[in-house]
Amino acid sequence: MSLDPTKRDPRTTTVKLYNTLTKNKEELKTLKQGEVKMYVCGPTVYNYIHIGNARVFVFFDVVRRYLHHLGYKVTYVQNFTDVDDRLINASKETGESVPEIAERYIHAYFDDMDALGVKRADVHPRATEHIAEMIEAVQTLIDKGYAYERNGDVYFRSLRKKDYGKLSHQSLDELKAGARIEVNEQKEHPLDFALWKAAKPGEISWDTPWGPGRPGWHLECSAMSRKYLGDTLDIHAGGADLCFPHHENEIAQSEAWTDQPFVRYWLHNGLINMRNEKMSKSLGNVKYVAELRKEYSSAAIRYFLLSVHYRNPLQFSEEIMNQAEGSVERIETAVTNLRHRKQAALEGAPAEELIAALQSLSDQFYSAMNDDFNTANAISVIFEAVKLANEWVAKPVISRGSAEALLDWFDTFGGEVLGLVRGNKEESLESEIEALIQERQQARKDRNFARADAIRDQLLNRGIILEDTPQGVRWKRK
RNA sequence: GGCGGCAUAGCCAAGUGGUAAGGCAGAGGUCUGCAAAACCUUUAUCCCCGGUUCGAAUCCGGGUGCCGCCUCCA
Repeated sequence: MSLDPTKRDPRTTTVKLYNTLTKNKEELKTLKQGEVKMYVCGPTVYNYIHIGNARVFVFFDVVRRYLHHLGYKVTYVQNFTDVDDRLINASKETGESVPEIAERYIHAYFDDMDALGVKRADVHPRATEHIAEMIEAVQTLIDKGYAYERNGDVYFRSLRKKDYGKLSHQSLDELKAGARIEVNEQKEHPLDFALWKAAKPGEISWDTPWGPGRPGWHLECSAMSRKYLGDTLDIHAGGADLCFPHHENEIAQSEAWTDQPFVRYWLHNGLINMRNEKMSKSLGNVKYVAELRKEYSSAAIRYFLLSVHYRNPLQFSEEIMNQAEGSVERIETAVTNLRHRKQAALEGAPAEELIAALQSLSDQFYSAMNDDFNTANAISVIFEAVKLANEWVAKPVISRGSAEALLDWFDTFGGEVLGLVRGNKEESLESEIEALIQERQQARKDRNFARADAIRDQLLNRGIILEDTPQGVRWKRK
């Protein structure tokens, strides 16, 4: 049997994903066959990123990994918003320059994301490095009659874009009715939004035909996604709270600018609640990743974020985090035990019975992921594999090929795709500890259990857990 | 006021027509010198009422509760 359970032919794999634009689960059909152009709204770097931000980055990291696993050539772009009101306010408060603040939190972002196993995007463009592109966009929109200038501000004329509201599924009339009192009297209409903002004295700014200023928030995504991915993207994603107005505005300005459809599939993840309440800075219940990393393992944080379907709200609590820690431990233990068991395995090919079982699990895993990236179900398949692995680990005799087939399965689906299983790492023990383990083995042979237990306790205090198995002693770090 | 989502065991959570995945916690058992790990067994009729159907957690209507967006927000 030459069947490899960890491979699937992308040509026969249909990925379905929920598109906010059409409110339907649709088959993924990319603009160019075999390629995916994907843009995810990145952080505004005026602070550390919180667990809600992390949900976006971790989940779409999995989407990206999965599509790559299927054989797509994925081009993944994620921006840094490194100039906006909040950065300017922070600068005024601390006296630091906007670029200094941005630089620090970009660094912190990578630190947190590396810890959570989020891969780097192919491009991480920064707003301030694409001012020219944005000025060009604004000028084109003015020329086309989609934008107007007022005292150095430039606004997008929303009513002129007849399908404005198509993403959030509100008609212009509904939006007009729901619009709150708009204080900005410069706008022709409350639904108009700023493409460009005039600089106040002392603020960071760039020169433009309509005076010194800085980009409005929505514009950067349109400009940078076009530069790196073209007029039409396959996937554009972000938190559900960005649907309106941010993404709605992006569509309006991009399509008015290029006359091309902006995005084929819009994906939005649900938000995180703290004690049934929205997590927000004004409520003072924000959990930062940097903070969480001190309390919980990175694997548990990642597991937590993937344990619920991405479009559902996610509840945060200490109890849930502790449960995640326990769940992750079960997976890690199984893989660790498997690696230990492999050492005592006999040379030989994988058992056909095992390959068939793994193939079935692979099928289930693909079904889960193909169905709108159902990571909750995919994880349940991981646990089925854990159970299978534990059964094989307990067998008196297994072949090396069988152990390797199981390990490959975990590396692929648990590691490569979900990023929950860490790769093989060669760990070694200090010779002193090695000697104690040997001494304990001898003591056990001599049935000197008092001494054996004393050594086990001693090592436990040093963070080494010993477990006796038919294949010899197995150790792991606490 | 407009738009939308959710309600499944102690906790978390899949499941969109055929008699409830998975995880955490708990209980009992097996294995072990003991322990750990593991394995086995065990814990729900799906917010309430009504309807459609041979059959509904799943569809329709009503009710109750919770949440989000409409304003910076992942």
